[in-house]
Amino acid sequence: MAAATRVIVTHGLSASTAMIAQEAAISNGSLFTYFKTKADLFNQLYLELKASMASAALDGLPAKAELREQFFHIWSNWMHWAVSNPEKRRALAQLGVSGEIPPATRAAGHKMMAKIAELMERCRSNGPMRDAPMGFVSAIMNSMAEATMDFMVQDPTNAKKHCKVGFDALWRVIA
Amino acid sequence: MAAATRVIVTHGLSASTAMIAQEAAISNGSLFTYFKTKADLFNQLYLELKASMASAALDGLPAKAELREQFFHIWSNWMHWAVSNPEKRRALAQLGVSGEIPPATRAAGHKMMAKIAELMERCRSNGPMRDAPMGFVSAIMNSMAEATMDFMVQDPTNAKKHCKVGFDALWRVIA
Amino acid sequence: MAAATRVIVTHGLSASTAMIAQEAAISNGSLFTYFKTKADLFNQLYLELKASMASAALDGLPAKAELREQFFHIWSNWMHWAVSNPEKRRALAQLGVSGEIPPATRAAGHKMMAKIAELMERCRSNGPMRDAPMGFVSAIMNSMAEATMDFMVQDPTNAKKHCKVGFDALWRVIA
Amino acid sequence: MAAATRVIVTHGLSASTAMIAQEAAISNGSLFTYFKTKADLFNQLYLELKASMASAALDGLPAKAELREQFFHIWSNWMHWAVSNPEKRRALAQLGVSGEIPPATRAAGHKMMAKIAELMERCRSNGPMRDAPMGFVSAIMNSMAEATMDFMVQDPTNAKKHCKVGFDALWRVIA
DNA sequence: CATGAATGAGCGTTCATTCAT
DNA sequence: GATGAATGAACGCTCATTCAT
Repeated sequence: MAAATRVIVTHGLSASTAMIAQEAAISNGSLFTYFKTKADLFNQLYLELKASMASAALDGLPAKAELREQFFHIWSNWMHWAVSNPEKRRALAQLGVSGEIPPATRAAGHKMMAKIAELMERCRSNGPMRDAPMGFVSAIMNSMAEATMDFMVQDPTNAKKHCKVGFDALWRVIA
Repeated sequence: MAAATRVIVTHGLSASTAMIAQEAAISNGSLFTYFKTKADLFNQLYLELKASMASAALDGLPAKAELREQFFHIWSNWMHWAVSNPEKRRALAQLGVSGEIPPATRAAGHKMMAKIAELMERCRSNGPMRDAPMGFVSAIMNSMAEATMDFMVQDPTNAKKHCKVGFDALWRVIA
Repeated sequence: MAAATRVIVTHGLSASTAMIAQEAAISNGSLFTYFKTKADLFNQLYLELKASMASAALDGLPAKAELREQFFHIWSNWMHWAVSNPEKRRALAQLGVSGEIPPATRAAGHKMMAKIAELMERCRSNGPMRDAPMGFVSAIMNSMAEATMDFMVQDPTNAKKHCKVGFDALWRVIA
Repeated sequence: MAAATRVIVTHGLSASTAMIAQEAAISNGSLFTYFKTKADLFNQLYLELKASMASAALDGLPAKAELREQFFHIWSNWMHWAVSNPEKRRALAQLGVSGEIPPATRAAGHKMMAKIAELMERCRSNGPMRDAPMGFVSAIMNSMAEATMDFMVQDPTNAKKHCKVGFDALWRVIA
């Protein structure tokens, strides 16, 4: 899966199974010992990456702190994961926008983010978007996160600043 | 190109040139009279769609109105274009996230949005993101636009409301 | 199709499409210009061979002669076709016993033999097998034909004799 | 081998060794402890099935009865075996028509039928086919047997009748 | 002897692109 | 310029067979 991650980053989702196998230093056929199909590999990888991201985001959550602080903790973890795992992040992004991941897998992926989504729900419950559909807010949060990550990666010197700017923008949107 | 748009929407970017040719009611070979390669077709299509979007957004811009009003006018046009041209929008989205469009083409695409970007720049010049890199703000605007479009398409009855909610959120972010 | 016939004879139905293409002196890919799938090629070939066989068998049928004479005429033509076209015959036999030919195609093949089957029906209508199911008699006729062909091919000097012996045996069975 | 029989019936000769191993509840690799190659398995299975068939056919042969009666006894046993062991019969048929069984194995298989062949020889020694090559008559007998079996299986209610009809037809051919 | 992961050649099929007509 | 048959490399995937454990 690490090999697949690397190959997806460099060659996109059209990377051949042969390339992935080579990167993993196994034979073409062996890949199919571990994953029934290429789609299966992508699905499992998607879930693994999503899980990695979610678990990183929730790490050390100060359960008793204020909402804003909790949310910033998650946001900060999230951004940090993205910056520390640029390949995972890019592979996950590619998988996410592709048509390769079926709704069932997406749903399973979202479940991993449930805790985060729930926190976001609470944050916006009194804010200006309290009546917008949850998916709407979620999409905006994700895309602001993506944008923030991009700029933290592009300009690592000011990463911390970008992280804060992104969060503040998000907070203005929802809370 | 209209044929390509339709085919991309239904079959993704992996649609074969043969399918596109058929949809366009021309022969396999003729497609390559107009476009040197498949990538070339995609590039030209990307630019055409981007141009269509940009020109729609700028249509009837009230040059003398207040900034916020001008910006909302553009936003509103933009959302309207997306809702009225769902195929163009989806094809453009697919092209945008794929790795098929090289930076040069992307840059050319951005140029078409220059007027809009410029307006956005003016809007944020006194706002909380006045110091953030332009690309950062741009990315956030784009992703909020995408999210807003999605919800307008999904729930057309409240399209106008979603349009406004999206804009207000964006305004909170930048201005 | 001639190439496929030859390759099937020498390598069986597991012959690769690449081999068939090579034998036909076309490229791997071109084969799929003419036949959508390997199975399609086999189906079309089956029908062509069956048609060739049926038309050969019915050639010059003396419509006004006695039943036995008409039937022998067909039988004789049939055997002659098999001996003159050993490859077609063997390919057809292989296709016939394989699971590759679906019932629909088989039915279409049988239709081509309808005239022959009808004549056989009339021959047996007063004979000892008049009450046996038609398929039963058909199967026996076919297998006796196969056996006769084999021996005509193996011992061509006495081909004519074997042809007659086979026919007489069949006549004893049904009439 | 019983597993192989079952798998061949349901999946044809292209069944994978993995499937056969699974059906036999052994590991992939163990199969090759018992059989050097897949072809070897098929050869041994062919012989085993042929032996089963031959021994069933000869069971309880009334050595002192009239020729016709002896022959009918064998025929009857043979048909009964086929009806009682449809899987064995179908697997044997598949192996027989495939190109997988080399002449040497076929010869060994025929040897098991020697006793039956010998009896048939005696039956036809004064009949109309007394001068035909032995193989010719053999082939006809086999194919009539196959046809008879098919109809006994398809229409089990009249199995006994079909058995007799088939035998009478064969007797008319050879004796 | 039993295991099952690993192998890699081979399969049927697709498709962007070419080019003779 | 338009055509569409031809191309052949590349793909995802299978499977008989091997071999370290």
